[in-house]
Amino acid sequence: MKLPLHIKMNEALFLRNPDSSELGKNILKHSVQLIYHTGFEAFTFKKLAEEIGSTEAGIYRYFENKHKLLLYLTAWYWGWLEIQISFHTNNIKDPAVKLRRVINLLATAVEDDDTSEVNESLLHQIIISEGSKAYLTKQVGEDNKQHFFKPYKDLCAVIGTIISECSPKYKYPKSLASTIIEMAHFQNFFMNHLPSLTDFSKNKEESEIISFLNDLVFSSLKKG
Amino acid sequence: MKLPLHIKMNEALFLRNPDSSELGKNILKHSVQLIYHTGFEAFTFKKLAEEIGSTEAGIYRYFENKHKLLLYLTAWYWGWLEIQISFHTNNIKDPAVKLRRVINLLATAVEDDDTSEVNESLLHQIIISEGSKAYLTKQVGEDNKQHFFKPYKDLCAVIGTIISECSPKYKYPKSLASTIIEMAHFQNFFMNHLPSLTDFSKNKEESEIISFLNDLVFSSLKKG
DNA sequence: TTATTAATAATAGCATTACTATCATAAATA
DNA sequence: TATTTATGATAGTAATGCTATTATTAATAA
Repeated sequence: MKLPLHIKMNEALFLRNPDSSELGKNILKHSVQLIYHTGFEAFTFKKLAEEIGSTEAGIYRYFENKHKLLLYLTAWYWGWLEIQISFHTNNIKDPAVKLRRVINLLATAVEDDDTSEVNESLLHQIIISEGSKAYLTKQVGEDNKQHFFKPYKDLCAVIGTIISECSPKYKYPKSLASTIIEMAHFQNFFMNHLPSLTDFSKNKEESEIISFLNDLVFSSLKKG
Repeated sequence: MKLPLHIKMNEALFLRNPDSSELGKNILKHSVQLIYHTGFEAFTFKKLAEEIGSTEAGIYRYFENKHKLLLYLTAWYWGWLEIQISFHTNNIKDPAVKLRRVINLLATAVEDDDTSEVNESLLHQIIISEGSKAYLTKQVGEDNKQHFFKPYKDLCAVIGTIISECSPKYKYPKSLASTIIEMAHFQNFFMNHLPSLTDFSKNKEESEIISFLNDLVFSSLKKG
């Protein structure tokens, strides 16, 4: 399923728009692959340039540093995910059904549609392993002032709204929303790397994470 | 309240035991302060050495690199927290009361008791901002093989057991345990830096996080 | 006591990282 | 045709992440 896909990015995230040139698109494409393979700590612009067949200085014309690039990729992902969600819940009336659908989208490994230069399924893995490093820094405040986390907040607001539709009296819609977003990823990471922190040990099925999250969310909402 | 405090550390975390010398203790003490102030990314052994009045090479005799030092500090914290928990829930019969106590300890800023060279309240802040970077790496697998995450897993197991005592039929005790541990920290971070991801915006009170976590946990357990 | 070991400080050095700057060339546009 | 614009090629610099060597001092053993 393809969507008319163009995510409007915050211009302060880049020096030159990576969407506007071949080199820029290559930077996006190969950075996803390289971060996926090496991890964000070992990822450098030099290695990326070698991968692309360009130069370090070339990459720096697009992104100030690798942190900005990570912010770009995560912002792109949250924007993309919000579109997915609005598409997949568009015609649904029942907010509880909507919410289940959202949990599914959050916790399911995306298949890659080829509508952009970004490999969404690799990017999903990057979000799981590296996503929180985008905000767990000393510069959160400044980055936030520049609205770099807006797509994440918007997504959280959308999910919070659905939660409130399900259960208007529930007191923590936004915290519950950020909890299921984070836990969709962390439980996945734990399942694959530190399985004793979860109850999904053997089979490594995303469906179990989904069941856990559904149980968590709908017991919270049933009472209120 | 002081506890007979000596946390047994995994010997593979260090080259020389930092607990065995003045320099070692200084490394622990000042690394907590410096990581707290500069953030883990900008933290270097050079800066730490300057802070202590020792040399870079001197630090390297104790810790292979800053990642190992972070692993040491996080492991120490989880070990310390498990002791706090076992002390504060020791005489309690009712597992639900126990669980509330645990949530309080997880989400409450610790006051520093001076039983060790580590400032626990700063360390608590470090765990909030930097803790997940200890495992969100490409080397999780190897680090896990060397049992560097054992204190975290043990804590999670303890909490999981209390959850199961509350509600023997509940299917996800360990995932719920890791969820409340992570969310005690993430919701705190969000509250302070990205408040729109939470429902605690204005007052910045830990008590609200505690209420949220209690609600989350006990609605999940009520049903089963 | 002296001899020996162990821990540290002082210093140097090296490969990599994280950039910035300059210049030449090719492609796109005016 | 002239000129702007993007890229490639190359250099260079300060900081980081280490390792190695030597001298000095403190603790311990003979």
